[in-house]
Amino acid sequence: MASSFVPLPLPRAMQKGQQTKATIIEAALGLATQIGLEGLSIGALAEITQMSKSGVFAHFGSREELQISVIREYYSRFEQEIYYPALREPHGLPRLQALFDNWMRRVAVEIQSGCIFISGAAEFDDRPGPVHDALASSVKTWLQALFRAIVQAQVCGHLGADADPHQVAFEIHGLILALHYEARFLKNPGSLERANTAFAHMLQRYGAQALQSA
Amino acid sequence: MASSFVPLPLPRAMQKGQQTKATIIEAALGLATQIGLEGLSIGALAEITQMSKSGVFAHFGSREELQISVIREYYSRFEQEIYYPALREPHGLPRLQALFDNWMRRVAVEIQSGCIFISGAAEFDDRPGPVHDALASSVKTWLQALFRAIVQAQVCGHLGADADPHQVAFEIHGLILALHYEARFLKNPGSLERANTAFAHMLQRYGAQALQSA
DNA sequence: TGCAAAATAGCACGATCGTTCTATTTTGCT
DNA sequence: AGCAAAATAGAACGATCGTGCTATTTTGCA
Repeated sequence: MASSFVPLPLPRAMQKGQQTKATIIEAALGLATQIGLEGLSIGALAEITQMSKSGVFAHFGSREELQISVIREYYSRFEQEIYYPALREPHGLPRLQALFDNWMRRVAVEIQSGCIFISGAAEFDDRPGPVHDALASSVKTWLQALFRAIVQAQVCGHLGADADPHQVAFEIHGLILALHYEARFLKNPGSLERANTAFAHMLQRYGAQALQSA
Repeated sequence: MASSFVPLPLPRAMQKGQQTKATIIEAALGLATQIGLEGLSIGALAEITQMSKSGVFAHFGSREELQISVIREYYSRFEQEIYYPALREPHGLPRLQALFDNWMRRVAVEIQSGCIFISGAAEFDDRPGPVHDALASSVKTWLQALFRAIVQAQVCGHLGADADPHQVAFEIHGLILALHYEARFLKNPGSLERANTAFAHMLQRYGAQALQSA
C-alpha cells in the first residue's frame, strides 16, 4: 500500500478550538478539585469562562466526557509534578523518598485546593461507568509506579527482603489519605509532620539502609 | 415556684410521626451511605418510602436538617457498634485492640455499603455550614475516643512511653482510610489483611507489651 | 478577499431539585 | 363519637441541570 504523501489530512482550523478547550479544562480543574467531579456543571463553567453553555458543551459532547477530560488533565499534572522529577533520582530508596516527598508537597497544596483522586473515589466508588473507569485507571497507574519504586528499593537492598512491597505501598497510601483527611477536612495542625514521621518510622521498620549505600 | 403536676405537656399525638421519621431516616441512611450525603434527594426518598415529597419534607423542614439527622443516626450506630462493645474490654491494649477490631469489622461491611464519615469528608471539606459541622464534630468525637484509648494503653504500660498518641491515632486512621479506598474503590483483594498486618506491626514498633500483662 | 469549516451563541426542551402553600386524612385523647 | 392537632398529600413555584436544535460569528486557508 503506497501511502501518498499528503501532509496529514488535518482539519483546516483547529487551533482556536483546542486553545479554548484548554481554558475550559483549566477552569473545570479548579472547580472539580474544589467541589468535586460531580459538582462540575456546564452552566457554572460557562459563567467562569464567559462563554455560552452550548459553547462549552460543544467541546466535550457530554458532561461525562468533560469529567474524563478533567481527570486526564489532573493525572497528567500529577505525573509531571510527582513522578517524572523523581525519575531523576537513582533507583532504590532515593527515588522512593523523592516520590513520597513530591507527593507530600503536592498534598500540602491540596489541603487548600482538594484532590480529585480522593474526592472522586468517594463520589464514584458505587457509580460504574466511564468516569469511574478513567479515575480508577489513573489511580492504579500511579499506585503501580509507587509499587515499582518500592520493589526497586528492595532489589537494591535498601529495604529488607522480608518486606512485602504491596504492604509498604498500602501503608504509604494510608499516610497520604490520613494527611488529606485530617488536614483538609478536620483542619488538624501537625498532620504534615505526622505523615513525615510515619514514613520515616516505616522505612526504619522495613529495614531501610542508610542512603550512602546507593 | 410550685410546679403543678401535669403529666408532662406532651403534644397530643406524636407517636406515628416519630415512627415514620425513623423509617425515613433509615431509608436515607441507606441512600447516603451508597451515593453520599449530597446524593440524598427528597424525591428519591419519597419514592422509596412510598410517601409524598412534602410528607417527607415536613419531618425535617429542610434538606440540611435531613442530612444532619442522617449523620446523627450514623454516628449513633457507629458508637453502638464500635465504641460501646470495646468498653467492656479492660483498659489499655485490649480495649484499643477491640476498638480497632470492631472498626475493621465495620469497614469490612462498608466496603459494600459505604461510609458517611469518609464520603462526607470529601463532599464537605470545602463547604462550610451546619452539615459540615455536624459531620466534623461526629468524626472528632470518635477520633477523640480512639485517642483516649491509646493514651490509656500507654498509661497502662502497654505502649512505649516515647510513643506519641496523636501519631498512633493518625496512623491507625490512615490504615482505615487506605482499606476503605483500596477495597471499596479499587476493589483490591487482600486489603483487609494488609490493614490488620499494618496494625500489628505498628503495635510492635510502638513497643506493645504482650496481652497477658493486663 | 472569499469561502467552507470550525467555533460559538441563543433558545428551548424535559427532568429534577428544594421549598411553599393549601387541602385532606389520620391520629390520639375526652 | 367528636374534635383539635398532627401527619400527610397534592399541586405549583422558580431554579438549575444536561442536552439538542438552529443561527451566527469567527477562523484559517485558497
